[in-house]
Amino acid sequence: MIVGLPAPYSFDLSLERYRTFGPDPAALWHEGGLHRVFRGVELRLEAAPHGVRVEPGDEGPAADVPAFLGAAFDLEGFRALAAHDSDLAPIVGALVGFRPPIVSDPWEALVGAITSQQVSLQAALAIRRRFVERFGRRVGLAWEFPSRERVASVEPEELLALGFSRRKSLYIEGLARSDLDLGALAALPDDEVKASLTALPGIGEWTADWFFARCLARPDAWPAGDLGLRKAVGRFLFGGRDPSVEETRAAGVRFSPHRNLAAHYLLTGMRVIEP
DNA sequence: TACCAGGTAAAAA
DNA sequence: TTTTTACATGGT
Repeated sequence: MIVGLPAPYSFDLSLERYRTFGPDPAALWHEGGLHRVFRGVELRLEAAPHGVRVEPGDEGPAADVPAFLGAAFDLEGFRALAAHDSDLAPIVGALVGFRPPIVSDPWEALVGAITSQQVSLQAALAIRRRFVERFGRRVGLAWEFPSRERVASVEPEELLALGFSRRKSLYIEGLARSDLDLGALAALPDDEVKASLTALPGIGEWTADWFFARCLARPDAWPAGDLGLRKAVGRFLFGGRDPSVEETRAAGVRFSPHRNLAAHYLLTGMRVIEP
């Protein structure tokens, strides 16, 4: 089956992060397509006219694909805003059809964010690989991300052995064993989501902000504390000088109400656009 | 070798 | 209350 997306749409640009950062067993690039497990079934996504081809196209698992592909984003509205912004316009012009992918599963999104705290993306991915292949389940070429239930029965020492810090091992165990209904967060307003998440050990403002941006696809999320976003804002908006967190926060105001897409375009521009 | 990298919370001041 | 420090790994 084909998942249609509004034009312009670029499959290669949209899923660029899964090629650039090296093999991720839970989102595996293979021979021009992306293999990922949805509801226990491996699907292959590949470019198709006006959208993305999904095989096998059974209705159940494939129903989650539009959300993964960021179908909820108002790309048209963002492009209209960016067209009148001298800093954003060239980035959007270079990334025509980019629509950020979304990790809809809140458990996977939060564990992924904790994994990425403080360390380089390369180091985080290496640890993530070991974690997925240790506690996940192989389905075809790809791996299903380890379930919350499985991880809840793991000892923190087993996570430590995979390369997580002692602290992060406790954070992940705490999250797995907490009684917070992660699936219910999507229906709550921002302040309640943030309060629920930051009440958990190991989830601070940065992690909550990326949860808004990459999991809930909240249109105006803007992780001003993120080092990568700060460097991107430094390059594209501050002429090469890295801004402070507060300067980064202030710089995002003019992109409202599309700050999430602005952040994604800036970050992808850092990787894709030649200096 | 030492230092930095998509932070966080606990200790110290 | 604000500032400093420890943390595990991968790359340079």
